[in-house]
Amino acid sequence: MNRTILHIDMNAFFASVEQQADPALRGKPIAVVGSGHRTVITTSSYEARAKGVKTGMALWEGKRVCPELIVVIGDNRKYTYTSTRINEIFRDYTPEVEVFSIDESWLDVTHSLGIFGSAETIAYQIKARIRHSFGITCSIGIAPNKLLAKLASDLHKPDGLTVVKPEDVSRLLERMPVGELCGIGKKTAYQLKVMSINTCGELGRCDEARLTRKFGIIGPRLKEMGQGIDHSPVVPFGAEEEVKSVGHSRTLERDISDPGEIRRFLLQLSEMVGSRARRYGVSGKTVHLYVRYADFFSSWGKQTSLKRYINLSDEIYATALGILETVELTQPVRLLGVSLSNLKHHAEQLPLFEDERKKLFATQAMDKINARFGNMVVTYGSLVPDREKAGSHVIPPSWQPDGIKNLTVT
DNA sequence: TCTGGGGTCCTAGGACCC
DNA sequence: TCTGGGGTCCTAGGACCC
Repeated sequence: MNRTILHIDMNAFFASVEQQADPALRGKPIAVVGSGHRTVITTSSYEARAKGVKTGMALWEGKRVCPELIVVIGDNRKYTYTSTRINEIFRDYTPEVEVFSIDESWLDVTHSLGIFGSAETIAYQIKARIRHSFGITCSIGIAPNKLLAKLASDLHKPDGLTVVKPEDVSRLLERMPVGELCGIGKKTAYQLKVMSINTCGELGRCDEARLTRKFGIIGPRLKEMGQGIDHSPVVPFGAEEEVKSVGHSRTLERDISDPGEIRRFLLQLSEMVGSRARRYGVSGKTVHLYVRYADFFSSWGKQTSLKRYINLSDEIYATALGILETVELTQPVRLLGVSLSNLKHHAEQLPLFEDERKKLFATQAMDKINARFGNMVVTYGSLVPDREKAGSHVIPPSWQPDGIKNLTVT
C-alpha cells in the first residue's frame, strides 16, 4: 500500500529556541553548549555555521574559527517543553507520530489526506503553526517511506519543503552518495567505496549475494536502501519497543586517579541509573562499567550478570564497584559510565492518564536531548541525593541560570 | 585547552546443557 | 571415551543513529 510519510527536522533546534527566547541573540552566531569546560558544541545557529562552526567541535575550536561566537549554556527544559508542544501540533494531523529525537519526528499522514487535502497542505500548516507559536523553522520531507522522507528533509535547509514522489525516487537516488542514507555511516560508506559503490544507484543495482558476503545479514537491506525501499512503520509514542538498557556516563571535569574519588563518582552514576530505572519501572540483571582513560583513545568496558534483577542504586553501585575492583587502572580516568541491561519490565508501569503520559514523554524527550550531544548534568544531577552532592568535587554544581525564565514543563 | 552522552543492533567466541 | 549438533546465555567489541 502506498504511504505518505513526513519527516520533520527542526532547524538548528537548540540555537533557534535560544534566539527566539532572547532577541539579542537573533541574527548572531551562537553556539549552544553543555556546562562543563570539557563541553562540545551541541548546536550552532546558521550564522555560526556560515563561519565554520560545526556540531561536535570543542568550544575553544568554535571560538577559534568564529571569534565573535556567542556561547549559550543549554537549557534542556526549554527544549523538551518546545519539543513536546511541537509534537502535540503533529498529533493534530495524525496519531501516527514517531519521535526520532528531540528535534526530529516522522508522521504517517496516509489516512489524513482525505481530511486535510494533501501532504503539502499539512506540511505548510505545520510550518506556519511552529513558526507562529515558537518563532522557529523546520525542514520537511514528504515521501513514500521513512528512509526517503528523512533524506528529503535534509535536501533543503533551513525552512525547506521537499516532496519525493514514487516516480522521482530512482532519479533522486541515482547520483546520491550512499552516506546520505540514514543507516549508512562512515565505515560502511568506506567499505562500499572499496567495492566501487559510491552512489545509491550503484548500491541498488549491486548483486545481493556480493553485499551479503561483505556485510552479512544487512546485505539485502543495503540493496533495498539503495533502491529507496523501506517498509519500516512509523511507530507512535507508547507503541515503541520497551527500553533495553539504561545508562549514564560522564566525562569528568578533570582526569582523576584517586580511588576514593572514582568510587564517589561511580556512586553518583549508579544513583542516576537506578533512579531512572525505577522511574521506568524496570530492573536489570547485567551491569556494565565503562572507563575511558586520560589519553582519550584507550578505554574498556566490562560487564557482569547477576542471578537476579536489581534496580536499587546501592546494588548497581556494588556491582559496578565489583567490576572496577577486578581491574588495575593504568591511567587517570577521563570518563566513567554505568549501564543496566538485560531488563525486566515490571507490570502496570504504563501511565494511564494523559498528564502522566506527558510527564513520561518529557522524561523520554529529555533522554533524547542527550542524543544531541548535550552535556546536561543538571537533568539527572537533581536526582542525586543532596548528601551525595555535598562535598562532591567530581560533578560540580553545573547549573547556570541563563536568564530565560517563565517556562515550565507541565 | 583538544574531542558529550544517550541508545540500538550485530558478530564472534566460549561455557554449558541436552 | 569419542563424535556430533542444537540451543541458550554470557562477555567483548564495533557500527550506527541523534
